[in-house]
Amino acid sequence: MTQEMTIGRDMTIGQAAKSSAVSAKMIRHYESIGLLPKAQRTQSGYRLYDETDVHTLRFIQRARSLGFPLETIRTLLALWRNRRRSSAQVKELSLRHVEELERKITEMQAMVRTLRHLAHNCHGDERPDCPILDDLAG
Amino acid sequence: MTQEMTIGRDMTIGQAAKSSAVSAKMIRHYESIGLLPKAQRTQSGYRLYDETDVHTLRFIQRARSLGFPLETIRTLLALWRNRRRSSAQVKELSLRHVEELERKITEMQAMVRTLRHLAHNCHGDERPDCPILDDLAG
DNA sequence: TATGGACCTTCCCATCATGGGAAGGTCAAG
DNA sequence: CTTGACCTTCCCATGATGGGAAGGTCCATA
Repeated sequence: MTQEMTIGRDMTIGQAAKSSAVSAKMIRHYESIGLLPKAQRTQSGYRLYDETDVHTLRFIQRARSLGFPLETIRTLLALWRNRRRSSAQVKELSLRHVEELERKITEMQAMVRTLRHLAHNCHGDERPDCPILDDLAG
Repeated sequence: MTQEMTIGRDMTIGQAAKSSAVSAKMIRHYESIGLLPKAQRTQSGYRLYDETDVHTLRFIQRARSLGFPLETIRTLLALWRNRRRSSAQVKELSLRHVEELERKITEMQAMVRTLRHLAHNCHGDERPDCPILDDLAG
């Protein structure tokens, strides 16, 4: 590559993707929705990333792995960068997310309970009689 | 058998929606993807539904409320209509769905555990120090 | 120096289930 | 005949992600 691309720790999107465990596709997407600042470009148009960018990408990756939606991550990133943030705000966001997760968990557990119960009463043989279908049919 | 069984009380899509708890929008969608047969039409083009259609809609609604994806519901409907089905097939589908639900539940529970732990160690006051952000930042 | 392959670019489309809304037609009651 | 509630089709949006096409760039090697 040209010199400008080997100066310092700049790397291409593919290298940033490997370093952050965020796909190149997603990195471009995050930039397009303003979650990431617009990347530097080489003269030929290739995006360039430095260690700071990769740090941000890892932050996003970790937040995603905890289930935070991108809009919440946008706020978390702003708080992260804001030295005058209050930890109360971060905690508040996190606990609201936990509540949402628990709501979904409870919902799915109810489904599992019902289905396990129905399946338990289903012979599961070659005959057509089936309490599961009976339930669905009302 | 009798004519009376096929000359039922036809209703418009709005009435079928109310009777089945499936929105008119979704009824049209289900028809468009072939989950429902094409509805009868009045001369002016209005869709018409009878009790059999509503029964099918309620089946779909109930299956959705148990989290089954539409493609699985397509299969469930075929089994429901097939008098020579084996209950084993229905049970199999159901238990595979249960496994998928439990996989997601487990995943979300891990998120909750991590987040609760981090939040527990976060003061949640006006100061900026925050273990949650520290974790996200790696 | 030419070529090939690995990388990059943008753009469009698909997923999954659902809803919003526009533009326009139909129907029944007043 | 008007009005309002209902219906039609069509397009777009959600949220996070991926696939893939068409075409440009970079660099090592023959």
